Amino acid sequence: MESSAFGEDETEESRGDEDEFSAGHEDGELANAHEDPVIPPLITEHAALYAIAEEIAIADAPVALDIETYHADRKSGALNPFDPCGNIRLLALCLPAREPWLLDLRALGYDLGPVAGVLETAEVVGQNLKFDLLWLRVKCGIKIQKAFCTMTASRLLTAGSKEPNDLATIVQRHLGIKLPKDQGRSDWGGLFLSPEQLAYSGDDVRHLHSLRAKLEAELKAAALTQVAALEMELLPAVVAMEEAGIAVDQLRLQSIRDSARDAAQMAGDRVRELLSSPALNPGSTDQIKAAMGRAGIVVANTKEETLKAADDGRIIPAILEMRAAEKSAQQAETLLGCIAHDGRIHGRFEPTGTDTGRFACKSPNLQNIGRGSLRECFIAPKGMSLVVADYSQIELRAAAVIAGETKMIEAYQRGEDLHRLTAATVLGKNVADVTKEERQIGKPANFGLLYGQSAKGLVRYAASSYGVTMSEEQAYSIRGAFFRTYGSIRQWHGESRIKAERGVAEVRTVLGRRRLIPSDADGWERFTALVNTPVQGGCADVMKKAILLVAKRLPQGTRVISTVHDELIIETPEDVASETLTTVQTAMIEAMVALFPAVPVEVEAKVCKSWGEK
DNA sequence: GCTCCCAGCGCG
DNA sequence: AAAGCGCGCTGGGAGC
Repeated sequence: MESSAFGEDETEESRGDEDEFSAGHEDGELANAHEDPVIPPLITEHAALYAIAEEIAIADAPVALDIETYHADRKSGALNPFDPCGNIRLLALCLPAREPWLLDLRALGYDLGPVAGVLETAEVVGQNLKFDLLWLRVKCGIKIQKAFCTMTASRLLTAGSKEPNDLATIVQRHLGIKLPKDQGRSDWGGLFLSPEQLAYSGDDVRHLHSLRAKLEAELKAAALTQVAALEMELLPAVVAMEEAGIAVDQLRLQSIRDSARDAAQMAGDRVRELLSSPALNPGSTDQIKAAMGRAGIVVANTKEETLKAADDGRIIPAILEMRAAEKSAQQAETLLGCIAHDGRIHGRFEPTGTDTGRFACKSPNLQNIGRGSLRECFIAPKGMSLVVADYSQIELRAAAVIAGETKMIEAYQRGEDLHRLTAATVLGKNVADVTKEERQIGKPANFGLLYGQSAKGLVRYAASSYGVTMSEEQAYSIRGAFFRTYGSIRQWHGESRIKAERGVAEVRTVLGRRRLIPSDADGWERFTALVNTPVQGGCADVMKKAILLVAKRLPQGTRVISTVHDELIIETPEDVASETLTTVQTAMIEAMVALFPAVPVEVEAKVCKSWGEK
């Protein structure tokens, strides 16, 4: 099942990926032809800001907002506010039932005087607001506290479907209005802005209030009010997290990259030698497969799992060694390229970037950093410490509640280790007699079987993720024992299968977050969505709630700087680190208790100098 | 030269 | 017929 990894939402790089949308229209044509194109005047004088600020303050109404950015060097590619060459050209503001104001920030500068103040107390409405809020925060120091993001609302309504959520699409979908030609990618750095650009910028904010009203009505009708409130409240906290970024040890990162490159080079040379193909590119799966075939090793593909099964003790270890080193070097290189001028990496977190409600993260993805030495490169700056806190087995606990599996819940209440318990039951032993190695069997059983994994799948998963080898027969017997022991899990799966066969069209988390299941999904896809989403998404609800609680309680100078699904990373002054740890731990526990009160929760937290510290 | 897709793999 | 889920990024390779 393909994910929604296409650029269908409005982002700063691509506001209108759906080019075919406007393809049928002449340039500059307005499809809502009963209105003439309105070209708002450009505000370039500081003196004008007082009247604007006053009007906003008196109106005591939400302010629609949109910015246009440009690169001072006319470079192409993604723009970010941490780049000194990145600039805001235009700030468009609009009160309900009023004409927009277009503020030329190139003329005005970034000190918006009285306007800054009113924006910080007003409620702000916008499309992909996280983007605008981040720029305004970094460039103008404006910290907007109350936000309604139309893209977020739309994503909550369409989660799980393939519906795009860019502004043009949702304005059409909810208001029946066709926006004129997209100017988002035009040059906003020119001396003069074209009438088309000004009209476009005005149009972008003009419809936001009515769009918001429609979206709110739809959220309410779909019983998504609660989750929408959470997501909107979360936005300023995520913006703060992105602005903070995370400090990195650049030299260490470079040395990891260099040694990994050398290792990859050497292993690659060895592969070429062993396969006696001097011209072979060991990075090419096609070439590797062909060369191995010539050497008498025939494989269907070259993924690690397949290669391990065909291990010849010579060539294959070299290939795997090369791949691992390559990955490490490549990840280090990517990270190095993402270090901003402040020496920190500002990843972009997308709270509604997934079908389940989990965060997505990109530029770079900070949620798939190798657990080894790479994490040691993420550090606390001088005088600061990191607090790293993670929920212990949160998905398993949530699943136990969702399935009503009292055996699991009671084990947690007794303070038992569930991987050990599962290992004991599937192996038919006493919990006390389970060895460390045997406990390793419990993990893939718990994490895989919980979501409908087959015996064959378990064999593969146990081998690839936990280095545990088992026969298919063993896997069958483990699977049988698992479902005999955890009868409520079995029942939950059974009910989910029935729902799936009936063609159920949606699934919800504890907070009411909705994932639509496309009508063309087959029974299996429905089933896995049905068992996976409430667990994964419910835990995402918990983490988001926790971030809000933490953000509210942290003292000055302490910031949430990253999150990886069940983990929070906080940067805090050394001298208050232990208090911060307690605050974070308490907030995380509260969040879980609020949504899953039926099961005990455990948060492991430590104060350290690097993310990778043991 | 660019864009697209795939295979593969990192994380939870 | 067979299937754990959820992501983002890279290099290779194909096609324009």
